[in-house]
Amino acid sequence: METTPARATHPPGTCKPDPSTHPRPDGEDRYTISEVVAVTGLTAHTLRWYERIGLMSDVSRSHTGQRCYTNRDLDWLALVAKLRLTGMPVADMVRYAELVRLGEETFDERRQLLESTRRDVLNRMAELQDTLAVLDYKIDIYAGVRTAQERA
Amino acid sequence: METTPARATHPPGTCKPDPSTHPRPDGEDRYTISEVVAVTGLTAHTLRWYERIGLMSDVSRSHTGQRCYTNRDLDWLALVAKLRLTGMPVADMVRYAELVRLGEETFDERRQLLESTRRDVLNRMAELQDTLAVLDYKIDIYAGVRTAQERA
DNA sequence: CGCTTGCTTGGAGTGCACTCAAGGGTTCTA
DNA sequence: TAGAACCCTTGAGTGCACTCCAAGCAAGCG
Repeated sequence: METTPARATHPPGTCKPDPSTHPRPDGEDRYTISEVVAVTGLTAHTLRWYERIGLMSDVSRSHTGQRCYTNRDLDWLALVAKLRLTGMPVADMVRYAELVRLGEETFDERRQLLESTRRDVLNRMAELQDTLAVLDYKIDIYAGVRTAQERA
Repeated sequence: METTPARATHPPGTCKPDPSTHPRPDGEDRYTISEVVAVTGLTAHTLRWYERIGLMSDVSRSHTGQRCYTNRDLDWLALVAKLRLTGMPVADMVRYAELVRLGEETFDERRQLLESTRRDVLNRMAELQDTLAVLDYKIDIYAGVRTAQERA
């Protein structure tokens, strides 16, 4: 299986010269796709797909054509993961990635995008708070029924 | 369009004898599908689909075969809406609906299901809180850049 | 040398949650 | 009596976010 979070072996010269112990030892380190899988929990399929759709730009390659992810890439993936769980559509994240590629000109648009996402997050949290109240109400009812049954 | 939240006219004898002003006037009231659309924001398609997959059970019909939703149905749909925004899969909600149909025997299982959902909600809220921190961090950076530009 | 492991590609397939189309029925209004 | 406004059904289609497949290359090992 490709999704196995394996300890990848590192043939010298392919991608990673330093077989470090922890993810992200820092410096100018490079990761194979399987290491990124292990760190992020994404599948290799998904990582390649992210690249194809423009959500990961410019992943560098080893001399044999294999992907070499950097710490910057991992940072980006971490941000993407956060944005994902706000429910932001992938297309919007691609747009954001595009803005990043376009450079400083787009700082304002990026900030607006993040602020709108921030509002979404707050809304969603409020909705969840509401839902929590409903759940607690229902759970209380069921718990009450059970204790009533136990008393009987 | 079918999704229009229209003031439906009520042919006498079809479904609803009392053309009330507000949604859910209470009592033993009956709603046409288009009224339920107006109240819930779901489409008629979705309502029929919910029924087909077993998420809405036993929606009664008028003598012409048209669906008559009751206040109980609206309550159920409100709960479903809440559960939906916890991210609970439809299949799980169908399971819950099934448990409700099975009667009192299933109180315990229902409570467990709701408690597990409650845990999911708390997790999700924590994740969102995390994400909010990241967003604020990034927004601050962009805001900082802008004010720096303004000073220049 | 052949085998295994891990990586590459483009394109096709999957699962979920709807969403719509086609064809038809009933009832009210003009 | 015609048309509008509703409603019904089955079955197919859509969009999103992956997910997988088949074929093939490169490196290391016995």
